[in-house]
Amino acid sequence: MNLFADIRSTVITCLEAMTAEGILPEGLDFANVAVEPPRDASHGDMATNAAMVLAKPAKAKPRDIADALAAKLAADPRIAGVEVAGPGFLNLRLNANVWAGVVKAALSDPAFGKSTLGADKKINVEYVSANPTGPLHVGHTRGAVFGDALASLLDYAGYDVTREYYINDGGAQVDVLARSVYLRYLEAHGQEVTFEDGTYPGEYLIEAGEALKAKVGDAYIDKGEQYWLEDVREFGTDAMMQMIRDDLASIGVKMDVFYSEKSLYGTGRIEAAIKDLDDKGLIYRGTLEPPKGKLPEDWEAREQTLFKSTDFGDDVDRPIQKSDGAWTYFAPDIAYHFDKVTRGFDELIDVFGADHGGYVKRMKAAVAALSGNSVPLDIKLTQLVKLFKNGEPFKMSKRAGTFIMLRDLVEQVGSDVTRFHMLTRKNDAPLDFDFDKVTEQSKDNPVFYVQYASARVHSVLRKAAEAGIDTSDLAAADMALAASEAELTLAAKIAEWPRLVEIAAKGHEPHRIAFYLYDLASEVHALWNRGNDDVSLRFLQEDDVPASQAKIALIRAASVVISHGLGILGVTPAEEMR
RNA sequence: GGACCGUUAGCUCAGCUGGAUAGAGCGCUGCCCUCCGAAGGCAGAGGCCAGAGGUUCGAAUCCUCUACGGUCCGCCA
Repeated sequence: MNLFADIRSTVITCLEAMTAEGILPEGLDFANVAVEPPRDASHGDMATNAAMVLAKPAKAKPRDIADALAAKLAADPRIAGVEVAGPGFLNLRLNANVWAGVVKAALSDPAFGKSTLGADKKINVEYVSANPTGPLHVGHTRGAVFGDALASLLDYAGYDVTREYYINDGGAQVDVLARSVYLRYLEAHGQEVTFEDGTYPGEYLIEAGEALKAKVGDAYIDKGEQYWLEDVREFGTDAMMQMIRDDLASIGVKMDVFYSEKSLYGTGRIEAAIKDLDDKGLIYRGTLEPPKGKLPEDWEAREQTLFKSTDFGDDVDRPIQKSDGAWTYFAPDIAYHFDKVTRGFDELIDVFGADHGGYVKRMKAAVAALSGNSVPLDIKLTQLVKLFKNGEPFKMSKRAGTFIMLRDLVEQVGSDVTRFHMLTRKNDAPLDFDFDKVTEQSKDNPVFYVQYASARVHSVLRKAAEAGIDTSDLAAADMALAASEAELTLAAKIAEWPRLVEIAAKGHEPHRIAFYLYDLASEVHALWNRGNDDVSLRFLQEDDVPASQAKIALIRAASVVISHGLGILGVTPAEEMR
């Protein structure tokens, strides 16, 4: 149940009646009529802009429409009062029993907050997609957490979600990986090796080298690349992907599909995708203009095969074949997205690091061309994570061995803290991550603050049990016994949850969930604190079981919503603090 | 030279896609906490929403230009 949507449809019904009565002209568009929580509590529980939006097309004064609409709305049993305010806003006050209904719904309806917005549409969320050449580091972590929370959010909002990882196992970097594994293999056989430029010196390959030795013995020693490269490439890629899967699992990310770039080669899939574009007249041979400004030193004009991405908003056409006829990386990317389209997804989302910002336009152009503009592609960029220790910037250096890996984060601060904190910022804003502050148990730490609210509610439930108060059917409580202004404020915040889910899902912005949870937790704490001064606001009322049950029902509803929200973020709700 | 992202309180950031007097935390100032729910609570000060134009009943939000910061810029993956 979405209270705001319910009231909005009531407003629309009233407007339609006004049209029928001739108060409003025929054919008005009500799409922009909104029912929202007011910014200022003194403006009541909800506000609608209907009169102002419609004044111009209806050629009427906002006040006149507002007065007529107010009279109709006042007849609704849920609405306790209607006022015309400001330039023509209608402020609505709701009956207390409406809030009681919200609390009961949150307690008894497991789908409270879930939405049908997605209408079961198939949506593909591609994220992480790190090269299979090593373990995941901090930068990947943000993309992993963001993409995963976004996928969960869309699932909650009624989409049929597929979580997908694209394995870049088709390019030169996996050859580099193979040679590096080979060196570790020689090392495992007791040879002295040196890691020159163009190889990966990371120690994480030692294990792979030993595993290779265990598998093939000395078969590859003193042999040329042609004997072992292909096999070691596959062996190394598999080992790295296993490592990456373990990393992802440690932070609660589980993909539905791992899609191999290599599987596109030699199978005609790239050719098929390019042919689709060619059939649409979007492929041609040509020469690109040199880039403006600083000219690369070895620049020279060359004819190559180009995709006419400028037809779809890109700045220049993009090469899909090198001058020697080999595919550029862009060609398999096109084929991969073509495959997503042909698999029947209604919408696509790619989550990239900010350094890939330059590829957004060409990918969108490709998907628009391949799908005939029928499949929207949204690309979300995650900005850098700036690490701190004790407030001091922490510089990462591969050479000094201070490069922070995902597993370091999980070991030091845990999955829950990492995930929540990474979602306390918009994806396109840089994020500060302080190892010490994120684990601090204080009000200043949003992770702790939200968890503490959840724990407090469970603490009350435990105390209620000790006092012999039955809390097995809180939805049946008489909510009139928890209807003070302070208590209704919390109920109103709970009522915003379903609406917030839809806003966050529409915008592909999971951080809104984290901010909402903070606000909701804040209301829980505020109510708790008021119990210090005002005994009537305490959750456990001595010798008054029905009142206790009503008050517990209220905060229990809040904790249920916190659980739902944390679930979307992939964070385990706390039942007690330690 | 160009593209993309950003610019909101001293600091770190929200701002529900165009609504009412722009919010939160930290920091700051003041008050409260011997006990029954203080790993604190309440209140206050603090803003030309980077700047300038434009769109309209109405702009932090949309458009144009400018300034500053970040990312990126022919076959690299």
